[in-house]
Amino acid sequence: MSMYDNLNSMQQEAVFHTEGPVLILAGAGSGKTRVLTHRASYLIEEKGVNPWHIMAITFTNKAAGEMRERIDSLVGFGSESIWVSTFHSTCVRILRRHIDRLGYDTNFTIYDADDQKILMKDICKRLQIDTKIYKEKSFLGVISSAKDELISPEEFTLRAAGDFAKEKQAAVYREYQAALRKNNALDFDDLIVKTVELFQNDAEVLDYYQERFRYIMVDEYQDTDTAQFHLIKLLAEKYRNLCVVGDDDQSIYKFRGANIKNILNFEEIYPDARVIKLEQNYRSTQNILNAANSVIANNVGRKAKALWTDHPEGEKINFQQFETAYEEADYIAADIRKKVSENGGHYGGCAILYRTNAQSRLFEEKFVVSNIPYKIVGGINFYARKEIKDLLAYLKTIDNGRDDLAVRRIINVPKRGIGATTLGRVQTYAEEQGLSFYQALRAADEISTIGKAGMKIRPFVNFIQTMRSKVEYLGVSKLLQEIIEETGYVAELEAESSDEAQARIENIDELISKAVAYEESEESPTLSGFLEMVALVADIDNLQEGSDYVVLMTLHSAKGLEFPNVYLAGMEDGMFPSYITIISDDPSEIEEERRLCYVGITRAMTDLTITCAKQRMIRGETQYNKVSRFVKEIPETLLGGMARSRQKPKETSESAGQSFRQASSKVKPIFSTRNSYQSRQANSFASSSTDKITLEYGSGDRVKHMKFGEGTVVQIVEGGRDYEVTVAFDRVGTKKMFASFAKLKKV
DNA sequence: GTTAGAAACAATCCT
DNA sequence: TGTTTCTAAC
Repeated sequence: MSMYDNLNSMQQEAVFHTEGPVLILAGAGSGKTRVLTHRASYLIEEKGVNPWHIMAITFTNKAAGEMRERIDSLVGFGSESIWVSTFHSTCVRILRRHIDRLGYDTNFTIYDADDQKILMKDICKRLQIDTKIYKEKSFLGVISSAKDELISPEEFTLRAAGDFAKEKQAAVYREYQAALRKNNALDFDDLIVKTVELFQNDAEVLDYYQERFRYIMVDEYQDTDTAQFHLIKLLAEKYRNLCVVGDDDQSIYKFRGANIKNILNFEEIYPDARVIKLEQNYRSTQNILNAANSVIANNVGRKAKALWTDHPEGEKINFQQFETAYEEADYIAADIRKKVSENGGHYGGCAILYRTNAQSRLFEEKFVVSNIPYKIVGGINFYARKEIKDLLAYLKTIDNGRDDLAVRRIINVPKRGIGATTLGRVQTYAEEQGLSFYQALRAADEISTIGKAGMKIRPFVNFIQTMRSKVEYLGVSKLLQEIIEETGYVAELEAESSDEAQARIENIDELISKAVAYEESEESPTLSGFLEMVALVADIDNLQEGSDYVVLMTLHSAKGLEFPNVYLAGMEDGMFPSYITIISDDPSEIEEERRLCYVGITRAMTDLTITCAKQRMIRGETQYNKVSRFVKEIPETLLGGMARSRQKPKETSESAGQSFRQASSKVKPIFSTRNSYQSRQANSFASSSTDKITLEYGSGDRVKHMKFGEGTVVQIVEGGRDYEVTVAFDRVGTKKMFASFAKLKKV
């Protein structure tokens, strides 16, 4: 019996049809990852294809990681040569090798949304645009959409002729792109755009990759935008062995440029395409699937599909309406508690899904006081926190001196007494001389206008230069630690001794850990490599399967995941579908929301609870909302719990109140629940915040460190729930470090 | 040049 | 409500 016997006939067809274009329409829970991984295996084992010629492309690192793991376990030999990665890391990898052909340096930096905004602000100032009337964000939005559509600044300018507002946007776009180039930086969209540009302009490079990727598989194809479509099209042009997998009913990324036509018109672009439908769902109960089907049936213009399952009917969908959003959170917390203790379930099987990130706050507060372990996905990215960005800016400056943004960010952090006036003068000088900002700083002595401020600049420049010379032999994590030492960044925070500062310090420790982990995981770690990884991770990538905590995230983040027990919270008209789509006169916007609802329902395997509140606070104002129209699209026969909803809230908020008293008398959460600086990963377990680490060593003891070797403990200082340990190492001198991170062993 | 406190303002969703 | 920008005082 072969491994392919476990697949159903449609899945088998998808696996065995290896040559030419293939479109796999894979309904929710129909086992598409299984198909893709088996297909890779089949190509290698049965068709004798060299794994080197196979590429699988996804949207998130998490999906790529999972696929890699599953392929590895299926394929006996050579699976590591298969190129499995995301669109963005694929492009970065290609650009790091060849972008010099487009006039960029191969050590370009990648700008995140924050960086883009700062840059745009600067440009608006330069072009004397009143940002009260034209917002930076709207320019960035326009530019991003243009890039998604592969519209260059030049073409945008041509198209804008005669339209005052568009001409202004065109000017901004041109200026923005020029600034990026000057800084040797690419924004997120550029990663795709520049790769396409490279392929279009350089036949040699294109041919190399076409030869390499003879078999291409694309996951979540309904999410591709026009630029990504062209990227794939170019790559697949020579061998035409392109297999795309997607589900038009799960297309939920129009706002970031996803073009649903890519999947709907696949057969027109590839007339010889084989179309295969996967319609058997292996995930959900009959009731859940019926609910999902009846909701999505209200959309027009879908590809015909009939999702079915041979699973039993299962429980009814539990629907509850509450007076307030607080009661909603109370109920869900109590219900999770009940399910976990009664049914022997575990927290890890529960997920709360909502439309907007802001909704996580109430649940977070509730879970902290109730001692329910949880993890929030999304919101502010770890790498977007101020303290992390500051330190990364140091690394970027050391790595790429042409990144003006990074230099300007840290030139006065910590305070060096260099203010706006001086910076303005340096800037002017840089422009006059055609230098980068950093080069101008190096030449500060030559700038007549800045006078004695040059004295303040020189130490900074010296510091960066010294660090540059040390990059090679220090490595990323030690470089980072030396920056922290030399600049006194952490020391300054320690002096502040507030909860917020403490949380920032913990984040910095986390960053060091990530640097160490990077160095350990990579064969030849480099500073650029680390910065690249950092730029491309999404919050969802850190979600570990099998962990025992409740997961909270937006419906968008939940795509591709499944949970036994799902709560869809805030199902109110105005929240979901969102206010903006309700007032929009484009009916397709509601359809996209409906698809999002479909995605949400189909995440559930056995238990689905839908909740809403009659009133909730939004930005300080109380809003009154009706039950979501999507709930009304579910046949009443599938719903349970509604009749009880009038008494139930009181009852549950009381029982939840009990657990609150219990918890609060015993445990005092270390973080203020309002503290947005907290590292969510670190403190997810409310209970763990009480565990103070115990040290097996004391002052004077001999200890051993993973990297630094042996040494003697000089001093131990208590700080929060951690200890700061000073150790005199035999080889590398005296170092200060946190006990929880350093993992010192007594010898 | 730096800081804190007041005022203004905002509208999803994300790699 | 939470965050960013402006203003005034040190």
